[in-house]
Amino acid sequence: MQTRLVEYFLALEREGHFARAAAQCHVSQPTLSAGIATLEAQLGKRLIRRDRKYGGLTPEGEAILPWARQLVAAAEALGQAAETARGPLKGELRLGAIPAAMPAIGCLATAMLERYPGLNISVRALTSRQIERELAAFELDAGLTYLDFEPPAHALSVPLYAERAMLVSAVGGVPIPAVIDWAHLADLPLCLLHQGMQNRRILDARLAERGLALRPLVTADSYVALLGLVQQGRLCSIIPDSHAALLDGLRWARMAPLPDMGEGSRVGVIVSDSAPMGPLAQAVLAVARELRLPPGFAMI
Amino acid sequence: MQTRLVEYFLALEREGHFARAAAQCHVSQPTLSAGIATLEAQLGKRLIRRDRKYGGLTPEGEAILPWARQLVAAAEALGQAAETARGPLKGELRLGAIPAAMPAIGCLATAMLERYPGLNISVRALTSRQIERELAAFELDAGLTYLDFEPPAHALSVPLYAERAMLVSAVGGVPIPAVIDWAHLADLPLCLLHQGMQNRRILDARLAERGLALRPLVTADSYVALLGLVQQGRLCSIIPDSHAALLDGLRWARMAPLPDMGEGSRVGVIVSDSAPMGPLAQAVLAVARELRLPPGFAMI
DNA sequence: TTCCTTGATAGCTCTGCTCTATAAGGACTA
DNA sequence: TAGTCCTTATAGAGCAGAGCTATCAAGGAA
Repeated sequence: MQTRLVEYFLALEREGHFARAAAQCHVSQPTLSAGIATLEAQLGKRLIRRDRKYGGLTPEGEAILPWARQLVAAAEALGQAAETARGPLKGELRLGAIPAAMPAIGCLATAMLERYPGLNISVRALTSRQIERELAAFELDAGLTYLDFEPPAHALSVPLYAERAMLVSAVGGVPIPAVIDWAHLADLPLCLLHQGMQNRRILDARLAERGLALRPLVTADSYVALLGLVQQGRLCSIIPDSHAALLDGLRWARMAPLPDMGEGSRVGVIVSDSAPMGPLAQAVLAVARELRLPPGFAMI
Repeated sequence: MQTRLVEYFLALEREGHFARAAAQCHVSQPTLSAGIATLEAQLGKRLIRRDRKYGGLTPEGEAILPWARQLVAAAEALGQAAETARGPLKGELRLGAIPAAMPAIGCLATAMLERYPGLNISVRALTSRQIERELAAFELDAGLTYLDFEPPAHALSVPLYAERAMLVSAVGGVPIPAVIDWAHLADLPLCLLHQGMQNRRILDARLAERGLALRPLVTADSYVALLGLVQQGRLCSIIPDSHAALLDGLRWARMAPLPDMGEGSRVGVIVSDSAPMGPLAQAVLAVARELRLPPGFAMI
């Protein structure tokens, strides 16, 4: 069994296209074609449906997919483990983070770089579900996400901070009451994340517990968009305090913490719990455990 | 990365001898030597200490060992998954069982054979620790062991039956009291398993809770040896009721159940919990869940 | 029809895994 | 000390197969 051929298979599954998959593997298209054919011959089953065009995986292809991923991940980890048995960590660390946790990724990545100078880090913004899926598919080494809402299975975690929601408005714009009451929120002209997004779902769930529902005038898919809206002065918004920390000292913005919403917004690092743990995952967990976040992040 | 080379490495680690490892891999000794050299070159590290003789693994070799095992296991599972995506399960199912559970292995193996006629089954008697270790090293597909005493981590289990201890004696030999009291046991001329063996440890622990200690006249390492001793008439012994069921109808033996020792002697099937689960492990769990043991095994 | 996209095929090169045969370093024995 | 055995490394030949470029075949779109 050649790991290379399995990589071809995985690339083809990702790309759904022979030529593009070949490019991703840095080989020619005929080489990838032949590789897939060889793999199919070795396993004695057709893995890819195709007649003039890529047509998805066969049931057999679907069946071996998780094992193919594990095989390639193990091969990569084997190389990592050999390289780093002694001496510094090297290679690429693939991090995924939910948008709400993006401000904290800076601390984590910086700490990793400081501790392991040989490292390259790649950060991607993902939904919590994507993080879970890619961790399981070994396409991510660690994730930064909520630990308590829909927590992923088969994962080890280290909590980093507790997120609190902040009400933010523009100076001279929508006035923010001195003491914010839950009932107040429904009356404010709000812009929020789209309903499908996890941060919004959490906020809605919290309010639903109190029999309230928000009806934002505008919804968007990023905090930057929300801040842009707030800056105009007609709307206010609710954003995580981690983002608020980024805006510290901003002239045009005013913000105030929402009343405590109780437990359950812990944000932390998670890695896949598949035994044995790779050196990268171990390193991330170790660094996360010692990480001291700057003021602005509520400690746990 | 060639799976073959990693298999050479694992074989060498098992055998501690180049020529024997080569034989186990069905290749010549120089081939295995060259294979190890190639692997070391590819990883850029020396994996095996050697100067004229095999001298164990280097730290780097130790570091990659778990990943090497995972790699080979994934490769094998990939083949399995492809072969059995549809159609019957094939190949070798490697089962391990503690001696006390050996009588039940017959039911499990038979049920597996009935359900999956293409299967070959290999059964080995192991200690509970060996089962745990070999499951983690992917050298065993499933184990039959105690679920409650020192339960292995990273394992999924299906309970099969609850074990009870039986006092056994020869007809005309040591008389067995009609009602067995705990205190009686210490006075009987007993032969038992060695102190290190898990079944014995459990029995001792149970008695220690009641402030009692057994002082057997003879200790042995197998139930067959114990039965041979009991048959002579001078001694009696304590064996699991699962073994007693095997002796059902035996002319020379008499047996009586010990007073209930409470919970905690559940015996069941365990498989490694590493995601994703192999088709063999899935099949064993499924069969174990539906398995109906014959009378003589206490249901749970 | 003609063109374009997409995957398969042909023919070649070249790496590298495999074998047999043999060398070389230690350990043990006479 | 010389001989013998055991163990691993080396050398050279053979061959499988993974890679490339160039080209073909089958659909779909203009």
